Amino acid sequence: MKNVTIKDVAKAAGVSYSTVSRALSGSREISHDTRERILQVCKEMNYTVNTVARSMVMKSTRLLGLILTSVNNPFMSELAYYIDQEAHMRGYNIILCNSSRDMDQERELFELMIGRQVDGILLCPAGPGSYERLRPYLSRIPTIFIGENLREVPESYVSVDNFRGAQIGVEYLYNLGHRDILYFGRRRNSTTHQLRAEGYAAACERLGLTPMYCNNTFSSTSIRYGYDLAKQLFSQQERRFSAIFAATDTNALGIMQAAEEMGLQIPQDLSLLGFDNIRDSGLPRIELTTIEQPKQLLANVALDTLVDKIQNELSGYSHRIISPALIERNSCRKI
Amino acid sequence: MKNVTIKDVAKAAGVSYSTVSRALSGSREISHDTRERILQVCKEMNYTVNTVARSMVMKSTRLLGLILTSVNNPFMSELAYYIDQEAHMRGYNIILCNSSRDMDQERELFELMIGRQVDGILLCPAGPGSYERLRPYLSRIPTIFIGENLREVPESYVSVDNFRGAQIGVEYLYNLGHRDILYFGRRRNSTTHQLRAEGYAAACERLGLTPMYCNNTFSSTSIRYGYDLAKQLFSQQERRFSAIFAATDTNALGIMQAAEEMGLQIPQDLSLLGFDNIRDSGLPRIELTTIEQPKQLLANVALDTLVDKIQNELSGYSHRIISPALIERNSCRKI
DNA sequence: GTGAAATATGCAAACGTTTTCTTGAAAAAT
DNA sequence: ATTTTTCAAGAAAACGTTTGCATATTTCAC
Repeated sequence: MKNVTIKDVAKAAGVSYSTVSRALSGSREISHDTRERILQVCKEMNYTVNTVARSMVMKSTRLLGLILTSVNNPFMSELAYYIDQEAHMRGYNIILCNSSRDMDQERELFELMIGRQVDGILLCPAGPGSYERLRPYLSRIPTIFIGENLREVPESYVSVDNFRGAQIGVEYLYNLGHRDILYFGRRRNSTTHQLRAEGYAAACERLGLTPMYCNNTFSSTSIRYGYDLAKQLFSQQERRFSAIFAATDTNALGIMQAAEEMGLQIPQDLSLLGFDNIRDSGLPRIELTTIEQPKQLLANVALDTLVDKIQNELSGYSHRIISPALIERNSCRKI
Repeated sequence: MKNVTIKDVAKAAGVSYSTVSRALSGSREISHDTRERILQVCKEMNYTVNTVARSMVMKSTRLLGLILTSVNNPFMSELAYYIDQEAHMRGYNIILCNSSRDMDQERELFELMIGRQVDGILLCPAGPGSYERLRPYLSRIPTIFIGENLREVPESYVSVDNFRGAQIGVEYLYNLGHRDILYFGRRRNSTTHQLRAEGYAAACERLGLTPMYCNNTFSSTSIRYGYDLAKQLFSQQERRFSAIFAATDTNALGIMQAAEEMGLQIPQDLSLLGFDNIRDSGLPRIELTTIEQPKQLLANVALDTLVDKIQNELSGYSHRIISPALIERNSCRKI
């Protein structure tokens, strides 16, 4: 399994190994004939350049660390796909890892990535405290936060406009005739959640609606969280809302299940609006109307920003906010 | 952003840099005092060992290449999650890439990974021809094929028992009273598909059923494929089957959508059985009964096998076949 | 108190590249 | 025919580690 090196090629071609390097790098200071000959020998010997040796001297691995909370999550896996694609187009590869929303784990992964000499890090933060916890590392490695709005923090991030997205959602329901809209989901979990809740509140204010929340003391996350909370909600006396605005599609999926079990029909008995537009939402029989986070664009902008930061050794930061759009399907009805 | 090296630490601690290396590696041939002192200095200076330099001399990167057809696919993303987890537990990291079922792309990625000096490759092959196309590389890098049964091929793979899984499925439907079971899906697409079709045929034979297939000339894949084909199927005259056994859950999802549109109720009017148990299948309102591919186990076995191959420089191969299980939900009914 | 054994540390090679500097030869200009 | 210029190719340093070998110091037995 011993790999053939540049020296083996040099010997076979009867030149010095620096000449081989030049032949491969496309340098101009080499004669046409020798280049052709060397390239021929390389092919015959199945030579592949050793990227780690190159990285040593070039001081660049062309590797990017991608730290997610979990690829096993429809939003993140789709994002990961586009990120890989965008990275590949720019000549980078991705080292993937999962923090499982554990901040200690996240910090460890950061150290690991720095040790691996990645050129930059793409981070979907584990929680609202991530920025503070990671601050010591941020000066050591170009980093971009994805999906999370850091507000006034002096670090680069790209995020959808969560505030605006929530507004759009409320306005949509309002125009459908809904006046009693329940906001369903965490409110302090992350800046993302905070902003969505704030957007909801602002829109209610503007439209003269009274905001309604449901207590959110549950700690389990996502679909299960939605299911448990909704189950409890639906078993209370009479309902005072005609629509639910779920903070995430995964929550909405849980709500759907609870509704199903309680004999509530969506959208006939209850309108349901999500946020994220994960793949599952487009499924037959689900057809959740939702606010889209444009994942491909998110990935594109993230890579542009990060690569720019790497190549120009920028110490500044940029905040990129992408506008969300409503995807109308079949979970909300006019009343 | 200049990183501090072992030499900087050595200087600060007043020792040679080999001593620092020994202090960090936990070698015994160093005095307790100097080790403590050096460790202290390392901490103060935020020293992190440069993994790529280490890789050079150790001739091991502790990186594994994971080549998927696409992370943006519920089965693969779940698999990727467990693979990362298992790899992490063994001190490896994952370089992720997507072949998009393109064999040229797949071959390129293989070369790329070899250049990056990964210690091994985990491959979800792009197609049935992958093995042949990649053969030249397989002697150069420890590789394990995942999810695909290579039959008599002398390369390591881990796969679920697709043949047996299909049998289990047919038997289940049979016991529910079904006698006219349509097999829905590709049959020559990959060994996986071939084996499922064969298992179906074998079970029919044993139970005295006549196998039924639907023509599969469509080329689009997965959910769309299922939808298109099912739509055509349902618009034909009368139906001669009471149940459909879909080759994959994604196909089944497409079938569901078509059924919905044509006013066919599942399971009342038609029983539907899937294969894979992707996350979506467990969703409320979907509740697809299906044959499970145990992803976590697949990942575990894949890493055991690969790491073993790497560490013991095994040139042999091992075929690991995992038994599938039926996950009963709500898409099949007794008749 | 001497020699041997054990222990702690330093030196230098090696890993496979890229790139600067140097050299030698050929081509061009005088 | 000589000098200058251009060009191709080699030599060697550098990247940041690990580790075998050499060396210096301590510990121990006699």
